[in-house]
Amino acid sequence: MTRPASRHPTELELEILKILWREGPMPVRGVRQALAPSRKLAYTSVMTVMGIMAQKGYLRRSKHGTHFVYQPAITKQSTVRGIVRDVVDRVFDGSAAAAALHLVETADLDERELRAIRRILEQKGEDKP
Amino acid sequence: MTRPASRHPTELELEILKILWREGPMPVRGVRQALAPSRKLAYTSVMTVMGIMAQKGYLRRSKHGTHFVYQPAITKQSTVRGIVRDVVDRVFDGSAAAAALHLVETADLDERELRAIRRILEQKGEDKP
DNA sequence: TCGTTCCTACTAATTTGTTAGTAGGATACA
DNA sequence: TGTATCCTACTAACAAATTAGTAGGAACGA
Repeated sequence: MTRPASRHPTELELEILKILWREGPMPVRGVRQALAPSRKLAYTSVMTVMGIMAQKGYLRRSKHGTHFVYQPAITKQSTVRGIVRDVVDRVFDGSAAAAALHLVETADLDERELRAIRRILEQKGEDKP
Repeated sequence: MTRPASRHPTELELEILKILWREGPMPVRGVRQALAPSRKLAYTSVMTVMGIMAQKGYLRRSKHGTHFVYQPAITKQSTVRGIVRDVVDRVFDGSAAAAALHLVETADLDERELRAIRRILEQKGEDKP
């Protein structure tokens, strides 16, 4: 009857997760600083969001002296996979092939990138002859 | 200071757009029927959403006798491109190549799909030797 | 013509997501 | 020891998103 919670981290939540994946466990202050170049938020705003993320199970936190240190409770791999699968389902009716095609057709890829993708395709082809 | 509107059609809005892209202009009743197998909504709920979509510029509507007929005002191409670009930016830091790699690595593609992607890659390679 | 049906417009309830303020405890330094 | 600083917890505000109800008009059939 009402609005369901997002199945994946929201935009700001993903920003915060990326910071913690990249730079390791950190207190709110550190996350706020890392966020600052692209997004100037009040300290309490960042704290609120990170508190919600801990509730949702995205983060774990432990007391260090006077303040909390936060760390990711979910992996980058599983998170990215979840988000991508969701888009593939919603936009490409579940066809990962259609999504991949769209990307290589639309994107402006250079030679090095094209080779990397071909290499993976070869491996995939060998897996199941 | 507050939550900004989504830059792309929301989940339900995308469902509705996909129906109209696939089946052509339609009144609310038709959209509701097409939606029904996966999502049972009150007539007024569908109407509310489609009214909002018209306000947002996603749909156009014209009076046919007593009721309105709705049609997409944005193309499938541009919509899909926008959604995909957004995910590529947010999740893969703007690298379409990383996104494509992720897809072919993660997805379970069959021989036919692999060939289709290789073919596109060949064409891409030829474009810029 | 009168009731039933169907459609629209308007209103509303409720949760999520985003941003921030206030109160109060702990800490550190002069 | 007192005062300024820093951190947390709690509260709040508000738009967006989702779902639906009510009122009222048009139309159609008996």
